[in-house]
Amino acid sequence: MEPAFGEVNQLGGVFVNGRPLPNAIRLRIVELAQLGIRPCDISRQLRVSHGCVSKILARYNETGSILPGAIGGSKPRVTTPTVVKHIRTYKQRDPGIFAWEIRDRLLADGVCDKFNLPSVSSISRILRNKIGNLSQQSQYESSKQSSHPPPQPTLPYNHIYSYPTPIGASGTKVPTPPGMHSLPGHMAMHRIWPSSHSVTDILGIRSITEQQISDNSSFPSGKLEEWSVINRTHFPPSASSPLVNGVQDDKPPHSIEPEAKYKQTQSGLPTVNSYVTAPSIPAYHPPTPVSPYMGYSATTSAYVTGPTWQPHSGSALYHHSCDNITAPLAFKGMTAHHRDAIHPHAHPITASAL
DNA sequence: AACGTCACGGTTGAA
DNA sequence: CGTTCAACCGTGACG
Repeated sequence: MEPAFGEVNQLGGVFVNGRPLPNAIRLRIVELAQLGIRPCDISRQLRVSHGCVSKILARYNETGSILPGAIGGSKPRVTTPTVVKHIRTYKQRDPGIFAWEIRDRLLADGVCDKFNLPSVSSISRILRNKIGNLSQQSQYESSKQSSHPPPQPTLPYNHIYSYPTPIGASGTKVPTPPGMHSLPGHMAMHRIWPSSHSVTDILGIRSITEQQISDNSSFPSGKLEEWSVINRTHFPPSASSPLVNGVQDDKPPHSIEPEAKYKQTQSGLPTVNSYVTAPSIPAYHPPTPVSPYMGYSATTSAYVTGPTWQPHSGSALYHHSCDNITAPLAFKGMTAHHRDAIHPHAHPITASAL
């Protein structure tokens, strides 16, 4: 249940079984690959199994996203958007209608057949979750003017994560056909990515940019949430080009949020650090010492300064400080059409300064 | 040696 | 509110 510390793989890397790798690492995998570094070397450098590197790169080439897929949940089986729409309509016309009546009507109207007819409890859930206060609303609606009628079931809390909500989109969790996601360019949902390991990243950064996080120099005793807060405040989206993507349009927010739980030990210095700074770790010696990525040890930005790309500002700043992947990175070029994904410059990962 | 693939044991979250 | 179950995860091993 609670990963807490994670496990160590054969390469010495830390991972949490069942959970995605931190985004910073996913990002680095892609970055390194774009610099021409071989997957096997990336694997060793980042201490991530080659199977995983392979998978992440393959996905990136295919979808343009470095982000993990949506975990958990389930697709609506019977409560498809169409069904929901009809239910809403019934409810609007007759706010006092019972779930079982709705059910009968769905069948009678041919919206559903006996095989995909939602159960009464499903309908109730829809009424509660998706249609919600509709009935109340309808009572007041004349006066209400619906200034901002939450079009969707809005997430309970958090504006913090300003996700473009997924309702419609999430329904279509098609295997992300690359062309499909209507490019989020403007969706601009900057995802704040409160991943714990950002902590270590932050540390790295601090050493470089002197970011002052001192107020927490000693890591929050375990409370990751605090960190997420910190991250949020320290890395306001404003600074970064809001291009983010949220990726997968089809990806509901939950795919993001989980990272927050990624408890990585504060002291254990899990993942990232191990290769970012960590002098303590016996650096893996790449077979080819001459490789461009040698400078890895110092700062993450070291390898970023590749010839091919220009973080538009000091490289030091570039450092993806946390999982706060500011979007451009999350996606590669926009319409990554399957095969042309090959040329490296096609979608240079553009990093936005902090 | 490199890498694609997949079984496995795991987590997650909508239904 | 608790359970189900299908989605995804990364590792590790095989070819």
